[in-house]
Amino acid sequence: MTIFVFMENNSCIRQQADIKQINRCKDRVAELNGSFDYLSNGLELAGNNVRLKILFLLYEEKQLCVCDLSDVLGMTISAVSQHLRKLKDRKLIETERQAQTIFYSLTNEYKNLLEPFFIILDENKIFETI
Amino acid sequence: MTIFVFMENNSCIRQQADIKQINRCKDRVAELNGSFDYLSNGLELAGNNVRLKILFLLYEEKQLCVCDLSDVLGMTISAVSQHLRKLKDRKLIETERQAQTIFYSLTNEYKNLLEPFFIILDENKIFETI
DNA sequence: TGCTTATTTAAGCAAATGCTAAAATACAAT
DNA sequence: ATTGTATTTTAGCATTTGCTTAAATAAGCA
Repeated sequence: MTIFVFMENNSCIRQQADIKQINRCKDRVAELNGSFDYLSNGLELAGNNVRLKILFLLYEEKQLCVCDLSDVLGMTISAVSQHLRKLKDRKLIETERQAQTIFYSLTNEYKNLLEPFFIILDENKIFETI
Repeated sequence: MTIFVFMENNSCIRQQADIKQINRCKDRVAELNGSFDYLSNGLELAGNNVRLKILFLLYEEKQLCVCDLSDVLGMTISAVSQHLRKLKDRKLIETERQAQTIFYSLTNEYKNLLEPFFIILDENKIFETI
């Protein structure tokens, strides 16, 4: 004889679960849902080895073209171009054409947001602080 | 008759390329290579919608178990557990067993590193500042 | 010793990612 | 107009990711 017929199948209420806490968390997640999507999407973009290098190099050099980055990273222009597109679509970087060459640079917003990470990177402190 | 026999095939030297700049960049990337790997790996972990929520909830609630998170996020325990494992392997979070329940919490290092993002998230300013 | 509770792990699979190679686009210069 | 330079885009493919389902592990309790 089934008793809890309408219990959700993903609901794992352990005996000493803090129901208030769980509901508070649920509310919080619902409230900030859009922000989670937006931020995780941005972090995911920076969370790729190649793209992080691109962002860092643009931070240090102000502007570079696909061609430069291809050379520096030892990757095909096509591969780099596809990474740049993702970063541009998401407005982490922007472009400025100078004759035939298209220069990429960090947008101000992301320069500020990523600066703390780049400072750590620059000081090579990653292995000590994290 | 081939002239530049030993030119690397991924080398795109545009006519007005700044060779000094490119070499400076190459040196920089070589110098910080390990840090790029480490940081991008960390950002990648935080750059997943579900994991970012987990990290944020642990930041706000101090500690939660798989079961709580499963309930809050509306996901199977197994799925959440697999995310927790990735975060733990990379030392973003740590565990403490209390009887049958295993509580997860942020490590101090990552609490500090992620705090700026969580403050932005909390203030729901993502859409204004980024 | 079983039985329940809490959690992890393994196998399998659909979807997403990042690359290569080739074709397409865009501007400049002759 | 045609050629060269700089770059993007497309198609295809191997690898990785994140989930589901089912089996395994671990601790508390009768």
